[in-house]
Amino acid sequence: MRIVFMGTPDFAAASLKKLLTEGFDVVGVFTQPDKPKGRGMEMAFSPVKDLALQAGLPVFQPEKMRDGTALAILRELKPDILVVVAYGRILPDEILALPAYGAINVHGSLLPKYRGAAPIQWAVLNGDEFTGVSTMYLAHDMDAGDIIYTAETPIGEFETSGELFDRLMEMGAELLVKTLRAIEDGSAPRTPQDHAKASYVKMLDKSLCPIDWNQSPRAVVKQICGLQPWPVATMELQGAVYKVFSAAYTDTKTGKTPGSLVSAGPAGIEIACAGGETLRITELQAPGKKRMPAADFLRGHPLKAEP
RNA sequence: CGCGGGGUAGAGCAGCUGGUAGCUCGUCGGGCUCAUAACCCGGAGGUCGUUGGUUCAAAUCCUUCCCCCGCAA
Repeated sequence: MRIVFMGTPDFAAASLKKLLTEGFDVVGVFTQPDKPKGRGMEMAFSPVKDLALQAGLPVFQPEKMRDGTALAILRELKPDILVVVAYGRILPDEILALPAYGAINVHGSLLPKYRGAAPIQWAVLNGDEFTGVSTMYLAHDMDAGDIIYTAETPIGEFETSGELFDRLMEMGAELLVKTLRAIEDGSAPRTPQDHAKASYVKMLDKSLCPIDWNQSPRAVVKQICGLQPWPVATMELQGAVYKVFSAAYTDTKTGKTPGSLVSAGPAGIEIACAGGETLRITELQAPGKKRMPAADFLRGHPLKAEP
């Protein structure tokens, strides 16, 4: 089965890598055009491009999907199926219709829950107990295609989006392999989504970062974990904005208003939350500094609890 | 050349309008205490990221390179 792979970031590269090691016949790879990135604005290849080049696969980076060039390339490649993983482009219907087996996709949630751009992070942010990955056929509407397989996994109490991302990336790659094998031998199921139960999530942005202490400690922990490794939850403390990387629960009770500094010591910086509960910040980062344990931070920045 | 912050004892910071380095914690030794992440006394530990320069004198001013971090993408 001739496969054309389309993807861009790490999440996609994991799937491509799995396809290659499992011996699938990948005949071409599409990825987003190179862009200047990072400090110094140096040109950087996408993880998928790096991998494809290493494997000696032909790489295509069309600027536009709808001007016909992409379609022409695909006609040339004659794929039997399209595997699209976090490509970052909407594919026109005529491209989806080209391969005999259509186009399939790996999505980082248990569809129809969390359609959209940041399903993994939102599962953490919302404090879900479990999440998973799904494979589906691509349809005209975003993430609305028929489901093929799903796989579940629990979310750890202090698991960050980044950690969960890494796990789901591998799960997704394995589910993709299972899906392709099933499609090849004709045993793949095809279950329409229950659109009434669908939910959509938006991309993360910095407006989500400031911690609202007027919520439960667990909600704050989920905010801290969900926003890692990007864009990272923040808190304001005596005039400066700090990134907050980890926190621990306490059994302290306080009468102070949410957001108040309750105590600061080797164990961390304790802040009042809703309902008289508190949360201890254990790792943070000051502006222009690197992240460090709260105890280290306090050595150079003595804090006194407010009366 | 996208913008900006920073590299000073094991850790975190101050010093940076130039004159041989200071604070908190840790560490080592001693003391006190029923006891303590307690307290008291004393000690060790730094080529001040790297290169070159200005100067009587540089951590402090200028320069080369390396590394870290934030923003922006």
